[in-house]
Amino acid sequence: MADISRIQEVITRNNELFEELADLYKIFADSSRVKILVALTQSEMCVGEISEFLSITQSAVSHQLRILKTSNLVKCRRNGKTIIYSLADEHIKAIIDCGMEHITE
Amino acid sequence: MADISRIQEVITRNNELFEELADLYKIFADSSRVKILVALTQSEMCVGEISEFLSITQSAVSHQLRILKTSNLVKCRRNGKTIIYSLADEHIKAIIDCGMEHITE
DNA sequence: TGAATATATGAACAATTGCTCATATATTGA
DNA sequence: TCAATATATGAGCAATTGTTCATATATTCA
Repeated sequence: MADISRIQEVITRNNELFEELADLYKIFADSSRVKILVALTQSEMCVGEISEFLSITQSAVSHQLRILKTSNLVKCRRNGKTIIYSLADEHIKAIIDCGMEHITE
Repeated sequence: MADISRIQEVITRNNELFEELADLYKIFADSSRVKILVALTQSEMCVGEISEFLSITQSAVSHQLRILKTSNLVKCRRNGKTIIYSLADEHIKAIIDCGMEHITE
């Protein structure tokens, strides 16, 4: 039997950390964003290319990319008229793989 | 330069898998549920104990536990008047650790 | 059996969210 | 400079969600 009140205290003390953790998962909690992130694990892509394989408008993709950029999951660079998006760091693939492992167990 | 259209095809073909993946993350995308899951990585607990350290009612905890149970993330057993919840499998801790690593990088 | 305790459930509501539509901004090339 | 192309942004809306309140169900013990 573990010391429940000690566990409760740890959770309470690190409250903000878990809020932040939930916020991170919130970003992965939408299938459009997941598909964008999965695609970007394979290659960088411009908005139009992403728009193509998701059945949503260019505007919707832009909105989602903004969310991903604001939370530092993707970065982008301009190349002429197009803007090319790529993953911001390596953790993202790890998080996806981790969830995938649970699904396909 | 990677073959974008091949990537797009893979995403489209496995569409349902990514919907399922997003649904998994949806469960982690709420701070109450995250705190419950984190607490349960340390020890099994009854509803009242969980209610104690989250600043939400017993009813809200029950509702969240039902979501966690329906998605097979927790299991429970009755012990007299109380019902004791625990994690359903080991993947859950892995998923939390994975997200945590990103936060605390 | 009936009161007390623990948990679950349903309705209702406010808040959040992801999309579309219309439009703005930025870049290129004629 | 102006049309064409690519992307971003803001308003508005329907759908989803997490909570509370009231109440139902289940178990124990006197």
